[in-house]
Amino acid sequence: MTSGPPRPTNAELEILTVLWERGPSTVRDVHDSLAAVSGDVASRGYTTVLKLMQIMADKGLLTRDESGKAHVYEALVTRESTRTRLIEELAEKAFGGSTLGLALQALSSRPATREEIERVREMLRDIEGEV
Amino acid sequence: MTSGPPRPTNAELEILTVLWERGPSTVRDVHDSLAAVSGDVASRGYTTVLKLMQIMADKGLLTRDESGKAHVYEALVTRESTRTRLIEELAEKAFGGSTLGLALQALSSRPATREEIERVREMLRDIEGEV
DNA sequence: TTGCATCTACGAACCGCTTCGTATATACTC
DNA sequence: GAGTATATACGAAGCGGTTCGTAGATGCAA
Repeated sequence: MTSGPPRPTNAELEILTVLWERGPSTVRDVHDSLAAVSGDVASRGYTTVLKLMQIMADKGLLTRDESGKAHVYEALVTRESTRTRLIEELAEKAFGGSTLGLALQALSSRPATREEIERVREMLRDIEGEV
Repeated sequence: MTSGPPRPTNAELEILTVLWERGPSTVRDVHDSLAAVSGDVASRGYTTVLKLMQIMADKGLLTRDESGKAHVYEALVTRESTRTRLIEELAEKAFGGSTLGLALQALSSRPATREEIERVREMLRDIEGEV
């Protein structure tokens, strides 16, 4: 019955991305980072970010250190596990559960450079070693 | 500014999947297919499916033939284009826009068989020919 | 024609996600 | 202490997606 941490929503994913890159941060830090990256246009209000992060803490996506005046939040889920989760979800919804099918489509649906193709080959060799 | 057809929501994607597999269908057909696949548990009501398909027609995801009593709906978007669109959206949200990164993660986040790996290699050769 | 089955149409409610206004606490400075 | 800046907390509203109740149209059979 291992339900695990809930799947992050879009806004939550943006916040997680900031925390993954910055490490433990205050709401102010996250808010400013989001505003910077979106070029100030359509950026969220401070209390919006605060509320989202509080909800995320309730959900188990973040922890927070309340020792200082400004609470410091940290991601409880890793980037890898979240990416895997999202991929599996999309595979389930649109590829009949096949992550391989998803990977093939992702590879074929875009122009690729020789260098990128070589990277995929390397990855295949790594995977092959584990089979 | 090519906005194209809107991204399908979850419920819409389920309906599209039925239409992709069955071809042009009535609301009754789609509803029954959905009920069958979900084993009757948690299946949608008839009017719910109807409303969804009406909305989808308004959005440009479906067309409908109103000549008979029961309207016949058909998907206006292809499975391929929809899959590509969803992949690009996920890549944008969670992989910094890199569909290659998404593909690599999809490949590495699951056990793969030698046969599957070989399929990916073939795909890479095809892609390489186009570069 | 009457009654029944099946269809479309429409509006409202609900729910989760998101946003914001506002109240309140706390620290710092003059 | 008064004033200012910045923090958390909370409630409510907005919105899109989804669901359903119900009304009204249409076809068919007795």
